Amino acid sequence: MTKPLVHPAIEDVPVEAILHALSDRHRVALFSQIFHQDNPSSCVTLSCVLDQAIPKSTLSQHMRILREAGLIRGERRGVEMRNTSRHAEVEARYPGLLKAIVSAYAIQLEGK
Amino acid sequence: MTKPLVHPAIEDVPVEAILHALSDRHRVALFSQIFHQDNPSSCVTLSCVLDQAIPKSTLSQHMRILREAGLIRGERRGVEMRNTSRHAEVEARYPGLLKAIVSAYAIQLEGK
DNA sequence: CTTGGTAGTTCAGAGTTTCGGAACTAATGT
DNA sequence: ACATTAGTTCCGAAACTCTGAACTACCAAG
Repeated sequence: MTKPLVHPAIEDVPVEAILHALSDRHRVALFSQIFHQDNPSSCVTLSCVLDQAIPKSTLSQHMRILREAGLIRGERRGVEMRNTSRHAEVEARYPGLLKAIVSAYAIQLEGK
Repeated sequence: MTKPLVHPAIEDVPVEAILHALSDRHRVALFSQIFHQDNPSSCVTLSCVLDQAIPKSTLSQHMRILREAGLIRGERRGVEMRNTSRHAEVEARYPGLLKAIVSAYAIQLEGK
């Protein structure tokens, strides 16, 4: 039996939790990728965008933190996980927040 | 001898550090207050805006984290510290970021 | 059905970070 | 000189994070 993934309502997520989820260099990179991507990304695919390889148990924890902060939705599709951004929902509650963060991250990358 | 406070150039502050600094309920409350205030606020004054009293050693650490993330500037004036927001500098590097976060925090407060 | 591989999760211990009381410093007032 | 106020530093306890090893879930081939 597939155990259910936790996906809080955005109303139940405090801003601090969103900022905390994105306050890690790996997680902000992973989320930016999902944010810009139109079709869902699997975890393995995602880990390729990171500048350094990380263990899969660590990746799994990072994905859980992003999920529990209401930032992404994860659905099991066969053997892999399809991750999509919950951008629209977060935007409805906290307008401009994710865009500002993702843009800031992009600006930071430019200067490297 | 007054020991010097650390104030990094915004260029040297990664977005993650800013998000980390604001990912704590006390720090985001403190920063929002400084952000909205025109004249500098002392630490004691600031701690009054928190919903619960916190020890002053903890407050001191929180202020240091905000300073080292480039979010505020602290100047000793006699016995107390004058804290001001470095909003303009951060805005120049990461447009819209602080406003989006502070607004999101305000929205969250509304719903309480 | 069984074996094998792939994608991701859970567990538990080591390592790191944060919290907060007590002792400290620095400036000012009496 | 002594007391007071505002903030910092130190350091041990508590809370969090990382990651290897073992595990689950699904799918495909034999």
